[in-house]
This record gives sequence, structure tokens and C-alpha cells, in this order.
Amino acid sequence: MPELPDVAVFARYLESNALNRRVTAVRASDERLAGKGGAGALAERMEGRYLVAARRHGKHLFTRLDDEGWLEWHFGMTGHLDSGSAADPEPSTGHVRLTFDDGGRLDLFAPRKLGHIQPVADPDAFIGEQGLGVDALDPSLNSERFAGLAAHRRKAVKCWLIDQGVIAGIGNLYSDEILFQARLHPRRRVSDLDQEALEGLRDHMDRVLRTAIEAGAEPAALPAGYLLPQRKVGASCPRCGGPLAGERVCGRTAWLCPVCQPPP
DNA sequence: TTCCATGTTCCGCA
DNA sequence: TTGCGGAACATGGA
Repeated sequence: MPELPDVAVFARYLESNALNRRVTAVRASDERLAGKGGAGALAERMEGRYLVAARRHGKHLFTRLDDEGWLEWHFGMTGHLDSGSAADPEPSTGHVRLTFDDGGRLDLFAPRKLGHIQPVADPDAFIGEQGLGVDALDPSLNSERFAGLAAHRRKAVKCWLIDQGVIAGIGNLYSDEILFQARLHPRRRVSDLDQEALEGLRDHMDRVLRTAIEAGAEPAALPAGYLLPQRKVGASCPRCGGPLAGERVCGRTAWLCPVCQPPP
């Protein structure tokens, strides 16, 4: 479930399992997983190089190579990282395997083939070209800046939260959690939220994302009172005990408590 | 068998 | 300009 917390955990995992190891081979099971340049270009770019640093912006992970170039990683809907021995059998499909000269390996495993690793010149340039908004955990995203992003926006608050061009990192699942904690119905219009509601939304966004990272982005490890583990038919609200509802909002299923999050 | 699913991107329509 | 809905991408699970 790669949203910001998941990618933050991946970044940490990559730092522990791939930094400062020499890449000797790169193999992509599917051409599209190697981004626009294709598998050949990716392998040529990486082989013989070391990954020396990792950073994250929204749902994107960036790794710096020892020759100053960068790679951009994206995990699609189901992608994740898996480290092990170069002798491990490769998954049948949907992966990119980096092999290291010490006999280890790191797989980007994306069984639905959505996601990629691709060379980029510079993360900030990439972020600009993609039109990504400020990272949801960027320290500069204080309540003033948050209110500025919300100004004159009339779309539903859930759709606004998951718009990567406004704030980068929040997807369908964590937007549900943030809105539940903030007691806002996903269909509330951003322009209808007063200053207090916006400040509460920003605070809950920050707290939910940080809490999820601490929990290793495992829904089961989230504190009591979180919606995410209950996100299914027949579940009850962890706050009031009433039945949760699934509603179609901005083309996705939004889970919410109709009592705690009264509709507009 | 059909529908749905965490991701992004494109298109057409108001 | 902004927002929305739908389709597409690929695959697996309920």
C-alpha cells in the first residue's frame, strides 16, 4: 500500500539494505518497470555504481548514485522492496532485481507491474516536471501555508488531499484515516472549512502520517482508535461503535463513520 | 464469472 | 480554469 508512510519505510529499508554496496547487475522482468529509458538504459546506468543516499518526496523515492546521478523509484499500487541473496530465485514476473558484488540483492517487487525505477538527473527537477506539490511532512507546511493551499479550492476535501499536485504523499487509505481523525466527511468542500477545521486537518494529517511511519506502515500496528484496520464491510467505528460506511468519492471508495463525520 | 483494489495518466465534458 | 467521471494500465483476490 505505497503511500507516504509506506515509502518512508521503504526508504529506511533501502538505506539499511542497499546503500554503499556496488551494483553488479540489474535485471527488469518487464520493460515498463525500468521507466521511459527501458531496461537496457537502466542497467547501463547502474551497473558498477553504488547507491549512496536516499530521499523521499511524496510517494516517490530517490536514490543518489556515487557519480552524482539519481534514480527515481515508484511503487504503484502493490510494489515493495525485498532484500536477500543473489542466489534467491527471481519472482516469475513483475520485478527489478539489483545484484550486489557482495552476493546480496534488492528486488523492487511489483506484481501488478505498476511502478518503476528510472534514472533522473535531479530529484528537484523531477518534482517540478511532474508538478508534485509540497511533501505532506515538509517542515515548511505550517498552518499558514496549508491554508494558502486550501484557499479558493472548492473540491471535496478528500479529493484535494489526494491530489499529488497540491500535497504529495497521501493516497486513498491515509486520506480516509486523516479525515476520520479530523472528523471531517470526505465530501466536505475545502472552501467550506473554517480556519479551525483547516488547522485540525493539518495537525491530524501530520500526526497520522508520523504515527503510521512509527508503526512501520503496518495498519495492524496502528494505535487503537484508528480507522485503517477496520476498513471493510461490516466493521464498526472505533470511536462510536456505529457501522462504518463505504462511499464513492473522487472515483475511489472512501470509508468513514457517518456519525463522527457528518455529511455536508 | 464478475467486480474490486492501495498507484498514475489521459480524455472528454461541464 | 477548475472539477469531475471514466477508461486505461496489469494482475490477483474475494
